[in-house]
Parts: sequence; structure tokens; C-alpha cells
Amino acid sequence: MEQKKKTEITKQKILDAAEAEFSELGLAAARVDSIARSAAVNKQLIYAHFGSKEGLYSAVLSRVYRRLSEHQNTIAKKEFEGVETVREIVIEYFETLLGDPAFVRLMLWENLNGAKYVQSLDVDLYESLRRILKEGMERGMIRRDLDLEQTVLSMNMFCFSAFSNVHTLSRIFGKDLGAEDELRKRAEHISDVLIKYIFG
Amino acid sequence: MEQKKKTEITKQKILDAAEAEFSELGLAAARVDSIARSAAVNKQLIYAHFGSKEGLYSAVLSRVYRRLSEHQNTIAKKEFEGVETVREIVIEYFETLLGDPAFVRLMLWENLNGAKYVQSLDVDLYESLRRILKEGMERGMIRRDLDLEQTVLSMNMFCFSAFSNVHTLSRIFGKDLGAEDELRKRAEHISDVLIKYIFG
DNA sequence: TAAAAAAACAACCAAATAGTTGGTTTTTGG
DNA sequence: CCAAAAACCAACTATTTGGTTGTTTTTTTA
Repeated sequence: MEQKKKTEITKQKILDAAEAEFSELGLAAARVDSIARSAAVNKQLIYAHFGSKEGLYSAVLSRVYRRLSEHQNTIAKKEFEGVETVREIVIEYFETLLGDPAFVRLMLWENLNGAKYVQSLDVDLYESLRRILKEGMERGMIRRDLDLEQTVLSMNMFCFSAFSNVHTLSRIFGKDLGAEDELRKRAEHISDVLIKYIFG
Repeated sequence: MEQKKKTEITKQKILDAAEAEFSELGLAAARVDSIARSAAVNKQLIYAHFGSKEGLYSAVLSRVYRRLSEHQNTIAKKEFEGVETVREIVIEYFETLLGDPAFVRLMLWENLNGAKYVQSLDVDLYESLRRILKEGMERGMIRRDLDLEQTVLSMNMFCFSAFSNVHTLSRIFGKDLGAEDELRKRAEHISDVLIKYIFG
């Protein structure tokens, strides 16, 4: 194998290990030595490739965001078809978050850190959601006085919130709210709530 | 002043400084030396009174929870009066969170840490909410087929979510979603959404 | 008021950690 | 095939940090 390819693989190995460590422990508690050990590479390699612990963290965030922009594309392709479009979007987002727990946690760490390292690509996502809802208005299926910005915010926040405080709320409710079937139930409920508000 | 009182004041000073530090930086990044400096006490005093960094963290959490149980009592006293009761509860919760940013952040840190140190008192809050909604059902104002558990979860999560990802979302939406007036707008919107769902 | 007890503190320590240095191996290109 | 460049690594360092020790000061109480 040529060197370039090998180097790229090493970089990915480091990023994989770093993503696990950072999402588990956050930037402050994550250990560079531990990442090096997990990735089975020498610590200095990390510094050679990424400059610093924070540089590595940024790289991890970038990669996670890039991964998430696939979700964005799925939404961007959607046309407004009626009530079920909203449900599809909610469920699509839930499945994305279910399938990418590292993203959820990194997002939360990032917000607690004041979003210093973030370079979000989600802007287009909100444009897509706005476009879809507007389409519904033009077709007369959604009332004109709907606050688009608040609604779009709700579509994002309500979904994400099902993943944020799972631990404390699970303890209170005496069941694992992070379990897949609980989250899928939650997705249906949130769809119902949003649909009633948007179309009601 | 008698010694006991002085000691108590010192303890509170330490807890104040610790709450600021822990909520700002999280358990891992918080520095005991920094807390001691902020509180203008000797570091050893912290260990004398709280045993360890984690002991201090637990003490901070306990105090914050105790403070929040006042909110709980306000809800517990409420009777179901109709649509406006839901709005009042939402706004009450928003104002509580607005007035206690440390609680919001500590809750988020705590969840990222797997809620290891939490000893939540909120259990009764959810009982209160359930009771109020049930009352509405019995009076025939709320449909019988409402999923109580999901709805109560939504009442909590939707409100809290307005405070969770403010930084990243503010960046995307190009305005400070953490500003008081933005959050009050959000409270009204969430009230509308919940009311439409619960009573619709 | 004096002895005992509690509170407070400055200086210290061992462990951990981000980042560096200087050298070796591997790959590449002429 | 060889010299330059890139990748890789083991060992080291300066600093930070949670926690401790031994001593002094203040308060209580009898």
C-alpha cells in the first residue's frame, strides 16, 4: 500500500479513538494518552497530524458534522406531501440520532463549552424545513399564521431533547428512556404533537 | 459571632464558589484551587468540610436540587383550571430555569456523566403534573386517550430543551436564543403547542 | 483564665498530563 | 539504488492538580 493511504488510515484510526473518548468524557476529561492507546498509535503521531488536543477535538467535530450532513441531504430532497411529511422528518431525525450517539453527546459537550469549536453545517437543514412548511402553507394545508421560526426550532429541539436528559429522567420514571423502543414511542408522540400544532 | 455560624457561612461561601465553578466548567475541568481562591478560603478547608472534590460536587448538586424543589411545591399546589393551567406551568418552569442557569448547566453535565451523582427530588413533580392532567380528564376537558406519561415527559423536555442547545442553535439562527425575551417567546410557543395537543 | 477542641493555613507531595526532543525506520523519486 | 523526505516512536519534561501534613490561631468551656 502506498504511504498516503496508510497515513490516511492512521488518521482515521486516531479520529475513531478520539471520537469515542471525547464523546464519552468531553474535551476536558479526555486524555491524549488514552486516545493514543486506543488507536494503537504513538502519542506523538497525534500531535504530528492534529497539532494539539484541541486540534484533534476540532477534527473530530468536523467529521461528525460531515457525517450528519447526510441527514441534511435526505431532508433537503423531501417535498411537502402532507401530514406524513412531518412524521417522516421527525422519525428520520430520531433514527439519525439513534444511530449516532456520539453526535448527540458531542453536541451537548459543545454547548456546555459555549460552542467554541463548532462550525455547524446545519444552516441548510433549517432552510429545508422552512421551505417544506412554506410549501404546505401555499397548498393551503398549513395555516398562514404559523410562526415558522418557532416551529422549525421545535422540530429540532423536541427531537433532540429526547436524547439529552435521558439519565436523570430515566431514574425518575423508573425505566430506560434511552432504549430504542422507548425512543421510537417518543418519536411517534412528538410527531403527533407537532402535527396537531402545525395542521390543527 | 459564634463559631458555628461562622463555619456555616464559610461553608456557604465555598458552595457558592463551587457552584459557579462546577456549572461553568463541569466536574472534570473544575479546579479545587480555583474554587478556594474564589471563595477566599484555604483549600484545606474544602477538604475538611466536604472530603473531596466529588464530595463538594455532590453537596453543590444537593443544594441546587433543594432550591429547585420550591418550583416543585408551586406546581404541587396547583389545581386544574383549564387551558391556562398548562400555560402557567410552562411559564413557571421557564421562569425557574431562567432564574437558575446553574441548575440547567449542572443538569446537563450530570447527564453527560451518566447521572452518577444525582439524587433527584423531581419525582413528586411528575406526580403533580399527572394529577393535574387527570383532573382535566375527569372534568371532561382533556380527552381520555391522552398518553399521560409521554405528555408529562413533553412538558418537561420541551421546556428544558429551550435551554440546552442555545449556543449551537443561536449560531445557526443568527440571534441569541438565550436572551430573556427570546426564551419568553419560546415559552408562549411551547404553551401553544402543548395546549393544542392536550386539549385539541 | 487556662486547657482542650475546633478552625484555619502555608508549604509540600505524588501522580498525571499536554506537549517535546532526538533518533530510527519506511517510503519515494530521480 | 541511494539520498531526501516523510512517518513513526520511546523516553523525557515542565506544569498542573487533587489531596496531605504539621503548625498556628481562634473559640469554647469548665
